[in-house]
Amino acid sequence: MNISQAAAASGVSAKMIRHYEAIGLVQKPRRSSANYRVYGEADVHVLRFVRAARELGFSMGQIGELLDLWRDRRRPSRKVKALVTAHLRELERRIAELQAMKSTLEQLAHHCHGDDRPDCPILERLGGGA
Amino acid sequence: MNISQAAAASGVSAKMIRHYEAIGLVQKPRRSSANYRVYGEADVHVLRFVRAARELGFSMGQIGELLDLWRDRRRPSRKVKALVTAHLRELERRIAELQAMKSTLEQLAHHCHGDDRPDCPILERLGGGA
DNA sequence: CTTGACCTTCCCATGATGGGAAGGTAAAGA
DNA sequence: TCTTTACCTTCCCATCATGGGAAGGTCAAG
Repeated sequence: MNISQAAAASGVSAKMIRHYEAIGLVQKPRRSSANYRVYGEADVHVLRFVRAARELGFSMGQIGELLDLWRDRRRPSRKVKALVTAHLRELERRIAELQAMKSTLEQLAHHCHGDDRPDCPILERLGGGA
Repeated sequence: MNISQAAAASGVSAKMIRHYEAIGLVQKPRRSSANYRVYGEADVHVLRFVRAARELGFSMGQIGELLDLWRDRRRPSRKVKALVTAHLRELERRIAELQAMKSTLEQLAHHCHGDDRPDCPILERLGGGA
């Protein structure tokens, strides 16, 4: 498989496949005589793993750890769970942060007329009004 | 006021004050004879506005628009509200995205033993098991 | 006059992703 | 066989908001 075929098969763009290789997340594939990257099913499997992990919001560093655990058939599932739990805490933190912004903005927007008049509690608040 | 004093007074780092100036978000302040930036209360007020908007998650582009509206005493509050509403939609989108990740991970983590055994639904799922 | 704490500009890094240029190669049609 | 098209390679740049740090100038206090 060429890189674009591996991209199509894995759902990871060719650009990102090269990038993952550059940062050492995935192994360097062997090269054809013309220096083309050559991929097999196993490589595509790894790429799909990476994509699935990205979709769940894991960072590249965490994905590296997950890949190591995945490849290690003797891993204790405790390690996997710990990693996932840490990520969950982070997700909760970010959700709470966004929720706080949302609540504040909803309050302010609720009290803004939204018509031709210039007065608006949103600007007043941003301008130090609270 | 020097830049570090303006930074302390506004809560925006000196580094970011220079950056905001470079991207045209805030006006260039006048310079002292030694080429030092000199700030007044009005500048600090603007910087505080920017900081407050950042804390509510607005992008720099949106903050530029908000600043324009803030400075325009004839603005229709409709424009402010529209901008805020658009940002709220974006916040909701991001929250939903993170919530989806969180739910999935919670499900998976719930079914992972988290002990010395190697089998783990999290890795199975990432590895294409679903 | 020295020292320490400022200031200036400039470059680099983050994290994940994409755009695009310049140059080489493979496969299909004429 | 030649040409075209579609792909490959590496390399640089951009995003967005933020910070680190170097090299060199300036100010205030001891």
